Amino acid sequence: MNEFNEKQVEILQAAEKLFAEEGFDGTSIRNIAKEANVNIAMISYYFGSKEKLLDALIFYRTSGLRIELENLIHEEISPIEKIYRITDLYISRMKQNQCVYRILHFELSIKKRVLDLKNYTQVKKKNLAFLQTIIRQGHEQGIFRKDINVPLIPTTILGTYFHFQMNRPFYEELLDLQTDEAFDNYIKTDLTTHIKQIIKALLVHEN
Amino acid sequence: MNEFNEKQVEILQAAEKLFAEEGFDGTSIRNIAKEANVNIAMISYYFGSKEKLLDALIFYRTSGLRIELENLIHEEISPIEKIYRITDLYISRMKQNQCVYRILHFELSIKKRVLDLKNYTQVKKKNLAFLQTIIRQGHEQGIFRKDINVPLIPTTILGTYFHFQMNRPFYEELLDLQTDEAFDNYIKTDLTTHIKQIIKALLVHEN
DNA sequence: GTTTAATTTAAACAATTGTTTAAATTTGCA
DNA sequence: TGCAAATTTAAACAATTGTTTAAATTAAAC
Repeated sequence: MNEFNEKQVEILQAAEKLFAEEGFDGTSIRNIAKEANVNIAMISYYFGSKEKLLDALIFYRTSGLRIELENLIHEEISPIEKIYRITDLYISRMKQNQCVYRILHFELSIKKRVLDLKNYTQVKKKNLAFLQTIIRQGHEQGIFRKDINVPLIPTTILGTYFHFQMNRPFYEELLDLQTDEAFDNYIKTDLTTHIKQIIKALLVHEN
Repeated sequence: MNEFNEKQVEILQAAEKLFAEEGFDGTSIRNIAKEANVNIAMISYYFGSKEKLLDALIFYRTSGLRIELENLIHEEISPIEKIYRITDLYISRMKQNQCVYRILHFELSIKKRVLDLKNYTQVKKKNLAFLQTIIRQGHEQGIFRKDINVPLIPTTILGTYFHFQMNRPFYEELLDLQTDEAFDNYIKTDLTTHIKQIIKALLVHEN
């Protein structure tokens, strides 16, 4: 269940686009088939059902993050630099895969949907363990605070980023970010600075 | 279009529950009618359509926040205390109306839905202006930093809170918060502390 | 008590939903 | 080339969707 052929990938990409734009329930398999230029029956043929297509999509898009994290572990930079790198990694990945994360964000909170999230949950847990390791390094070097609530750090990073993306129309008007370029640039500069400032304040001693 | 009669309120409450649980597209008007113990035709009769029912629900639930904010303006407490009070106000209101905010959060980001959000947007803008006033007070008293990105402060407060709520199943397991009571208590204590710590760090001088 | 308006009902509407079927076509392999 | 497997197709399936209709019931006004 690892690799997908060309046709399957086309279907996955079409589904990703439409699920993100219209929601899972708001998207029909006829729309997906049209977008991917395949017959409706191909979706059942390759994925079994619409729900299993969603599971496959989540697997397809969230499997990559783990590898990027592994690479970061072995780099020889200071703990605070590593944290900053994780922040950048988070933000760039969320941006790159914003469709599937938007879908995840919503479908996770829907009671009636039972998603296959083993992979996604595992990535999140590995990431927390990784964070814990870095923070311990910071403790040993005496530069990090002792009273750090580790699980809430990704909560704030992702939450701030998501909330900004989710309320895009509001911030577009408020901050005069009408073009895609201006909006993305604000994320890369102001929003990223804001988040890093928070992370530093939560981790490092005040004086 | 201000007041709703008993039957209308029953329909709104049923819709709120189901929209939050199953999503807007995942909920049928037959389910809403069943939940509210009314005939299906009553929804069109009172609200015109399913979409207009959603508009009415958002209006019904978001109109109250403005008044609570007005009250806070005239209290005689320090700027940082006011900010803390706003944080508490945000969190308690999000908790109290978590259904409609969950709906909003999702429907806002759906392209095909065109919601009537004038009221909601106005509340958010008033709130930002209010925040700006308080921060100016803090500047005059010399206790606040000069380089504060005001619009991103509510982003972080709401984003952190939302992300925690949205990923409830994950945090339930991770932090051993299986009961409603334990989960709510964690929000009231640890999560609120976490957010206030962030806000303080963003506003107040480091030394 | 009669009449008018507001509410509530069951039934029907056409359109769309996800999935399956069985036949047609293409592909890969001997 | 011939055969078997994989792919693709159009058609049909029953179920559900949001909305409307026109009749029935209730409430209010005179």
